[in-house]
Amino acid sequence: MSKDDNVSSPRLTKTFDTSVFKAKAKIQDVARLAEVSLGTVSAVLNGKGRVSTATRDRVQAAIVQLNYRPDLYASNLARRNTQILGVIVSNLENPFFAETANAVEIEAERHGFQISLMATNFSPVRHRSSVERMLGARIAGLAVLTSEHDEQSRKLILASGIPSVFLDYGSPTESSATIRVDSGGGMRLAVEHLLALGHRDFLFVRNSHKGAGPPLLSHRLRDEGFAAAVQDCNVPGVHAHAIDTEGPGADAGEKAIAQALGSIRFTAAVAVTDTVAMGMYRGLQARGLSIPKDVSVVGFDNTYFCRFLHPPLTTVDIPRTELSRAVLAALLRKGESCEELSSTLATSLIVRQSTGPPNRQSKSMA
Amino acid sequence: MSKDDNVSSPRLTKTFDTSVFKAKAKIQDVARLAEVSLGTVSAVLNGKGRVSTATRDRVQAAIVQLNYRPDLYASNLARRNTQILGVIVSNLENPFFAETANAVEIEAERHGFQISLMATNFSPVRHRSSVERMLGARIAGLAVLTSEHDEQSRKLILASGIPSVFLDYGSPTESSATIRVDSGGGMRLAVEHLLALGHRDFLFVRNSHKGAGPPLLSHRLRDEGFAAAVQDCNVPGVHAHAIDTEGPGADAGEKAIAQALGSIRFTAAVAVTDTVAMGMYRGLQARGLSIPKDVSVVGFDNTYFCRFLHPPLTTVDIPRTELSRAVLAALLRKGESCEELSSTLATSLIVRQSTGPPNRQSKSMA
DNA sequence: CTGAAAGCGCTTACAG
DNA sequence: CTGAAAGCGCTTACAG
Repeated sequence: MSKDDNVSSPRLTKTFDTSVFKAKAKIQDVARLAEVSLGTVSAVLNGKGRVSTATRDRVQAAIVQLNYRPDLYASNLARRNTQILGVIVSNLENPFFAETANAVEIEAERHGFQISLMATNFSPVRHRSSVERMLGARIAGLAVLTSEHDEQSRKLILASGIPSVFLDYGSPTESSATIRVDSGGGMRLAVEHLLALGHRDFLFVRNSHKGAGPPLLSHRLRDEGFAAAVQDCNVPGVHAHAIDTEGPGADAGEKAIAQALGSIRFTAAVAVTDTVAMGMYRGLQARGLSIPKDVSVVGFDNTYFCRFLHPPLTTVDIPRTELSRAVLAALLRKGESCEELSSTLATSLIVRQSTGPPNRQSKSMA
Repeated sequence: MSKDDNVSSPRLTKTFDTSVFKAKAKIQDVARLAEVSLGTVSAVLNGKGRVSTATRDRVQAAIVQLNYRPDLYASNLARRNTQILGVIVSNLENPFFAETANAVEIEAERHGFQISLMATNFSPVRHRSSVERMLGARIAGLAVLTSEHDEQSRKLILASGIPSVFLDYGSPTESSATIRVDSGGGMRLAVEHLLALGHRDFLFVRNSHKGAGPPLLSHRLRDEGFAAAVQDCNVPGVHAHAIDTEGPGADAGEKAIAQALGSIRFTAAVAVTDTVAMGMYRGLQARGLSIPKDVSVVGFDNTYFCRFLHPPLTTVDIPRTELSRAVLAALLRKGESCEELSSTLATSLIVRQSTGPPNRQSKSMA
């Protein structure tokens, strides 16, 4: 490069005024300004190869001066891979998913990965298109942390061969791990807690989403867990009813109570999620019933708002941190097999003030 | 193309078994299988140009057979633009942001755009890096719908020249619009409602996030709106105190009540957000105080859970649908100037059961 | 430690 | 209506 080159071109001179300079600087511009080759700029950008300190400084100065930012599409195309992990959840408005997505993002950041987040809103169509978009985006790994699942989508993911992890769905394959939550165990703890308090008449409330296809997998697991716990308890005189209502969680919970009161005999109500439980609170309290005096209520998920309900909600906790760690481990996969990376997370019962001994005179009794 | 070409190569034959075929099909493969050129495949992919029905069908069949999905990075690089809108919010765990992001996504989908969503968690550092990532991703437009703001980041966005929209921050420029929410008006409605009920002693509760830098802009607007409403009301004997606590909304609200009770005289409490109000519920109810008998409570945002609290929360509504429409209009910008695309959204008061006449004997009075 | 060249998988004029 | 060619902005061997 001749010495004449350090006379800046008119174009480069303009870059000092970023408010006027619109055209994005590219790696060429940086190389020219720093008087090095493309490869060298790329090396300092990616921290690879040996570059002398002096050169590095010059390049960095040029980057700052030009306000240069590598083009995501060009670099990912050239690199043939990304540092992006895909995360698909059902519904960001549900605190459980928001909290989980957040935990995964923080965990991913620790490993130098970014997150691309999509929500299906429980729609099978959006579930499918989310998967397709993720696959087209050449993500480094994909976590499907949804309540609903789709065998077709799973096939696409497995066929792509990228590392993937499913929540409560499928079995480990060569490229895919499955993290399970011990919903059954959690339900068992809830039922045992209520039995110990003296309850014998149970209501289980589950909700479904319109247009969401088959019942949500996570809900089915909880449903079955509840039924099994009641069945196995070996306590005489136990009765349980299940009710299924449609709509967003809280609305469904309220509706379920309206339906159940007067027709079903219960002193304890178990909800499939905290949000459903919140709606049940409303249904009960709007009718002058007291929790836990008239009805004990148990939720599921231990979302942040449980502590702030009145009374604070007894619920089953899903360990967020362990979950996000397990997801990252499965996606980043350092040597272990998917078999080894699959696991079942233990749940625990958080007892707060929404559960207490039954009141046989309760107005809730049919 | 010679007729011999319809003898599939061994590679193409394997593609029938997607569970074994790992290498991603590329546009070349589709062209070869359909016996057309690259350009033709691209044309049917993007719905551009005229392609005969027969050819189109052949191409489509090949796409299905090969399970072909265009590479996002290659196509965006070649296209020189994306169909992706960036959305930055503060915190997905806050229902207001989750609901807003959702509304924007649905609106964007209607216009054929996808959303890339990032959360700052109120951290100035993450705010900045989110902006940089978005800019590197060549998004078609950027919506900054955060509570916190950063002048440096705004400069970067303006310098990039991409269409952008800010919530409650800055003034319209050539490339950037500003959507405002009439927080002051909402606060005025809340105060007038409480005054009409007979309240004279007010508490205002605001929260801040640790490590979040300066007070959140939206909170300041609400704060000032409250102060102005009280100041301007022309009712004698009105007193108002403001309290600022740190932490996530609900925790902060609970803490604020603990601090205020016994030291501040109030019969009505106004929260900067619904989440803070939820914490105040807990603070009051845990101490045996009744809402609204002892204290009336008003929230802000009208998030979905307000209806399910006990009692249902009176709150200020921010029109989500109008907000998401305004955001999309500003980003997609069909001819209008940013000046025209900037607006102030009216708020309204949703009166529920958390507000009522004051009780002069209340235990909440210091 | 540095530079020139090939290639990532598409899209888009352009010429037919 | 279709094909061949250039180019998007990077990264990565490769040769020096």
